[in-house]
Amino acid sequence: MKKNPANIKDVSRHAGVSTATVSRAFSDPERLSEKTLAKVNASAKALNYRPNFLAKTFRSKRSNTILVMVPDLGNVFFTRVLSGIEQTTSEAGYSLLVIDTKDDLGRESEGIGMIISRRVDGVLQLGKTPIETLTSEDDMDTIPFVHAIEATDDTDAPSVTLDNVSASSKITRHLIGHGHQRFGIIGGPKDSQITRDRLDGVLLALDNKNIEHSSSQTIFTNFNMASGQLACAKLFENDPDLTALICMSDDLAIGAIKQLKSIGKLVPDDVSVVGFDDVAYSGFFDPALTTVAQPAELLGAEAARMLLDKLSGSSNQNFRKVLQADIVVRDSCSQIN
Amino acid sequence: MKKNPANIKDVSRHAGVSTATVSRAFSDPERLSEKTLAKVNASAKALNYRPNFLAKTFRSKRSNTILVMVPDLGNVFFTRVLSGIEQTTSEAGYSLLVIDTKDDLGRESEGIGMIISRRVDGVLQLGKTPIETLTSEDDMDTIPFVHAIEATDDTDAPSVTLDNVSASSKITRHLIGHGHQRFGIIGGPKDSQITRDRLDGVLLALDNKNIEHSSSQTIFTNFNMASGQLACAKLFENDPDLTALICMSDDLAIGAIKQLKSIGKLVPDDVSVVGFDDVAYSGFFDPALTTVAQPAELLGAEAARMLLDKLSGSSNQNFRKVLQADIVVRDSCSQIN
DNA sequence: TTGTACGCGTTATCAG
DNA sequence: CTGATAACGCGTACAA
Repeated sequence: MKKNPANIKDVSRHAGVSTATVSRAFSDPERLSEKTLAKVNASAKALNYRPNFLAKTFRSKRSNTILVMVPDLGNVFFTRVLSGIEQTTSEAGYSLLVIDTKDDLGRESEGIGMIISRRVDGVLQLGKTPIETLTSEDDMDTIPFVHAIEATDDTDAPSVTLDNVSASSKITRHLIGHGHQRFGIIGGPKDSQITRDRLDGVLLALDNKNIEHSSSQTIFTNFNMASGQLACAKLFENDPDLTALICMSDDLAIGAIKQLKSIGKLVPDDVSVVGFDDVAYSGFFDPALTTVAQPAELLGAEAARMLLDKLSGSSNQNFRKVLQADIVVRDSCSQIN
Repeated sequence: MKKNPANIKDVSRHAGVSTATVSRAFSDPERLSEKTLAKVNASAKALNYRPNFLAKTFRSKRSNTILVMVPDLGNVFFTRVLSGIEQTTSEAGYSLLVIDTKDDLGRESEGIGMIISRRVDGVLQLGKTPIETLTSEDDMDTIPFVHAIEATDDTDAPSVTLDNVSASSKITRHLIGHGHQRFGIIGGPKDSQITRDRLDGVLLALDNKNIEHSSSQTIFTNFNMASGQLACAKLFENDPDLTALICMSDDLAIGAIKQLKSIGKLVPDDVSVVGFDDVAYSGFFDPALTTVAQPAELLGAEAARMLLDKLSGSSNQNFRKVLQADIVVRDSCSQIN
């Protein structure tokens, strides 16, 4: 025997005013006399009234909800970004609808379906698929969309990304500064914009110092530890004399170091290793990892902010925001003799 | 100049049928003649019609949405659980509203507010606060609620938890089997049910073999690496002759090992260390960590399944489901001489 | 400052 | 099998 939550009419009756007045008491309190406002509030409290969000949303065609498409909820980096998003959107009164796309087009399309069926106010894409490929309709440019993390260069959507090129140049120069001349590279998937950018950055720094690098000294794989271990093995088969290893994620680096240890190489004495991300574990790993600190939460927050701005109409420019990353120097690199 | 999405009336006009028929075409296709069904579908496609979820939800008072309260979106374990939840709920056609409570009562209460304002169909609590303390109203037992991970023993809510007592007994016995007699314990927060249960498990196993343990050999702290490091330092100040360390999370263990290394102790030769969670990094850590594998995704999936069952009315029992955990043996423990 | 009355898009009820 | 119509709870002209 559960009774329904009180609705606006119940309150209006209880307070002896019209429903319109009750409505205004919540949406535009200023416009009521103090007296009636107090009356309404009292009644509302007495009846434990909470405006029916569903009805409001239905009426106003705005759900105050943002859809976040996350490629992998099991991946720390993405959830750090998600955390940043949650913080800024919740402050602005928006709720988060979260789907785990697994980078699967089918699931992403379902997500896009929600835009219209659930009247989601905006979309934050953390995966790589550009919105253009997800929706053929012309309403594409009508739905506020921000691409975070991995926007491809040729998408029109506003985006927030890391300056991967300069970050990887920077850490490469760090290694060069230690005297290294013979580099191995373990990259992410070849078709990932992130991988491409980071590779560009490394190559740029290398070229700049006329350091040679052959394509057999680079391996593309997936962003996880097991892959890093495997890739490292291959790399040292190809060229046993590598002295520096640039890994495009900390996970990759951690896997690689495991492999190095298993073939008797000392890190950093025999080979220096760097990563990307500054995962929480990096500092506690042995050796502590020198890496690029990705401002994941900030990235999420910025993306959310950008979307919020679009929603409030204060900016309808399609910005691309590029965040800089710092390198954090720990113990996985040493001077070459 | 954007036109509104087509609505049910547009379709009904286009197809030359009533709105009711269009509605049925989507909700109960069986009951239409093949011919009309085809006609409606054609019109729907032509107009790119998608039922307005908001209206449906409003009309039916059910949002097909589940609220998940996560204590910390930045914590891998919780997001693994979240991932498990997402998988099973999305299959069932539910969406996820996610809030990051930071274990803060204020934010949790806001969440509870959504139950009524957003007509959320059910709530999954991953944090420790029991629903009872969040809502004083009598509608408490009317809203489907499942407590995951850290249900306190005295809550009435249905819950899914790990059998922390037996898991920690098991790993303690593993250590005892290696001949250890002198144990240090690094626990989580003292007021956490998880900590209590795991402590009970350890003590149980110890008592069983008449192994002595003093309270100065236990330290309570927070579940992170830095705390583990600190706690380990204190523990060895109290008793330098500890040969085994039981840490109630892998993070704690990783921090502790860092400390051990820094004071010149070898792991596992001088002291054996075990953790809890089986974080992805555990296997790649040096030494690879012997630990209790928490079935995080499964835990999420089970909790979601339980909630779904309540929602569909197929079970209104308040079950408490307890999952067993396996220990995974790696290289951080050794036989004592 | 406040009230009246209509409509948002859908589903359920009741006829036909 | 299908159609007409009344809700659902709220915001918002428009009027008073």
